[in-house]
Amino acid sequence: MTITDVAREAGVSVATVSKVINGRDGVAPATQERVHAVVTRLGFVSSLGARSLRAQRTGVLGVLVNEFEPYSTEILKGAWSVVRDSPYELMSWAGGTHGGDHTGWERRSLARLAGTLIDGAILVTPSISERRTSFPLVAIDPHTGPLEVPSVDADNLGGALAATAHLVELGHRRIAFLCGRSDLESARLREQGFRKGMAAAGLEVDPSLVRVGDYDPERASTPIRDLLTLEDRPTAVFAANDLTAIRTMEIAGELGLRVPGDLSVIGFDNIPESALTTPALTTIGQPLHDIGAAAMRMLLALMAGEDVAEPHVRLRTTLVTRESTAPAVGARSDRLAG
Amino acid sequence: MTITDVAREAGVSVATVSKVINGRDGVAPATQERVHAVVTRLGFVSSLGARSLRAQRTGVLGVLVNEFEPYSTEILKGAWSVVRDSPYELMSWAGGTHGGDHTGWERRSLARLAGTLIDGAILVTPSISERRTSFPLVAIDPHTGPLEVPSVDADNLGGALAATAHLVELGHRRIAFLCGRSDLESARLREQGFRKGMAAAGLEVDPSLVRVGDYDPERASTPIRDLLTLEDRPTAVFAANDLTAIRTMEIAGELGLRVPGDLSVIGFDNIPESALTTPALTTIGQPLHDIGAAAMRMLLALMAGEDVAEPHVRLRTTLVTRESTAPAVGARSDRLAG
DNA sequence: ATGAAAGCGCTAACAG
DNA sequence: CTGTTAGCGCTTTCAT
Repeated sequence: MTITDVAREAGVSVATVSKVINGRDGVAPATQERVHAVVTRLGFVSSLGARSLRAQRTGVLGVLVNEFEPYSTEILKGAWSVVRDSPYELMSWAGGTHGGDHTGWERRSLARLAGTLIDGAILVTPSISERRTSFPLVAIDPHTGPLEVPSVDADNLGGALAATAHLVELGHRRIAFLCGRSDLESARLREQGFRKGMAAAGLEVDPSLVRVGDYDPERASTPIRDLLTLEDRPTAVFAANDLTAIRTMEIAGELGLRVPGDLSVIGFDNIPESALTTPALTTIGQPLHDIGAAAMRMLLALMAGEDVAEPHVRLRTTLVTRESTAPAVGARSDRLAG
Repeated sequence: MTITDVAREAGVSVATVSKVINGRDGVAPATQERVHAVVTRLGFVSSLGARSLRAQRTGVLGVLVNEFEPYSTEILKGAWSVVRDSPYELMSWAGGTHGGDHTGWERRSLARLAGTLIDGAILVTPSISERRTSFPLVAIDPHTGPLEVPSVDADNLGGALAATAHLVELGHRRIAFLCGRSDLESARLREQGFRKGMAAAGLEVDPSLVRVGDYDPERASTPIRDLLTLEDRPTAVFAANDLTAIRTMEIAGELGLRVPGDLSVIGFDNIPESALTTPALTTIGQPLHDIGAAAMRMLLALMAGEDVAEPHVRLRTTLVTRESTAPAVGARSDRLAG
């Protein structure tokens, strides 16, 4: 079912069909009718692949993610809520390489899709810098370092400070931190927030209590296990994202530690899943839906050729207190004594 | 950055570059080296649009949805969890037309993408029948009527029976049902389950308590409001999906009704959001992640040319009791009297 | 072992 | 107003 079929059926040339489909003028009303009728009858829809190759624009925007996991799909829903009221269509692409090395997935995905299939894109947690190009691009929670494209993120520093303060408030002193992906600015800021929060409370950070979890539950498993089997194990863990916080609770369970009785755990992100764990996870909430929506609004502005006045949008984070954090054992006396 | 750039840089023809990229043999090792080096240096990745036009296969599978909402993104995550360990890449496409009429979105999306961009697809809640074609296709929670493609769904009938029984158990007699999208088999089965459940309890279904919510919170608002402002309003509402159940709780709140004190509400799906409402929503859980995963496994089998032994997979549903349902006022005496 | 050339489905100049 | 023609970037015969 191609444009040629339609042309033959309607008794015109493919060029004429193309004009009718794309609403170009210079076609007799009668011919338009006839072609439209055939298009409808045959249910013809032009192939994105072919169209995109020839035409400059496709009317399709992309949300490019490393993987389809809770974080990125929340963003996707937010982006969709905005784009659905625009004339653009939306696709999402998971560019993470299979098992192997994830670095540069965004560049590969972009090379693959930009220019041909999509007219603009939102990059979710890109790990490497994109040169400013004419291709409309918005980054969400981007990499460390100077940024050349408009971006949206949450107040990672403030959120991490709040998380740390919450644990300190509960009387914890031996607090572990499970770092995120070192290539991401968010991970850097969350660690910085943790350290600042500890310093503000007059607490030293024990280097053995800081491990790298990479935001990834699988890669985080060993560091978590190491942390929880330490001779002098922490009474609280601040994991840089919910996925690794949840993994921490699982491993604690396997080791016979009760959360929050023996161990308090706090995460970051507030993905929907964090409310479903037992006990429900205390975490720092990022407005993921709003982040996706804000990024899409910026992208649409870019598409319209507008200059985005504020190229870097930062949204608020909030402490979401649930059940996975509790006063440290002997906390009250400690604090009174200290 | 095209294959021509690479060819020029490497001092060979585009044909040779193409062969090297695609691992075809008949290229001198030295030439391969040289081309690979240039490809890496320039970061060249072939354009999906162009490649798909010419080649028979792209190595990309698609999850085609009407919209990116909680239901479809849960499926997406499940599908991803399987495809990530396969050689295929994954894209997702939201085919819902903007505001207008949604019928036939799956056919349009398929026409747009199949054959060129993607090698196979999972259709999430397709509303119209697809003829069996050579194009690998798996449907999730499909339309009413005879099915020509492999499909995956949950035990909608059993789930609806359980939901109804739960409300009856709590002593409710005036139970309203908010129907789903009439074009979907799931909606038909859930209504059937409701009616069977009522009959089993010896309860009559009051026709004025059965309204159409279309699975859509916006379209459901008026029917819900009508239901809750009825002279003799129901003491419990069974909504055909969580999204409209949540909307029911919102509207109840606006009308000054307390849930579950004045009104019990039960949903269907157990999307993550249902645990986050206040009160948390009692619902029938579908294993959405597993459904997506099962569909992807079937699709991969199809891709491998295997005959799927069991072309229709049905997964279990479970009652998830949370806070939005409670005994009907005066229930105990009613039941004893009855 | 390599390259020239055809063509995938479509759009956009340009002729007629 | 309509059709012919030339590619978009790529893969694939088929010569060389």
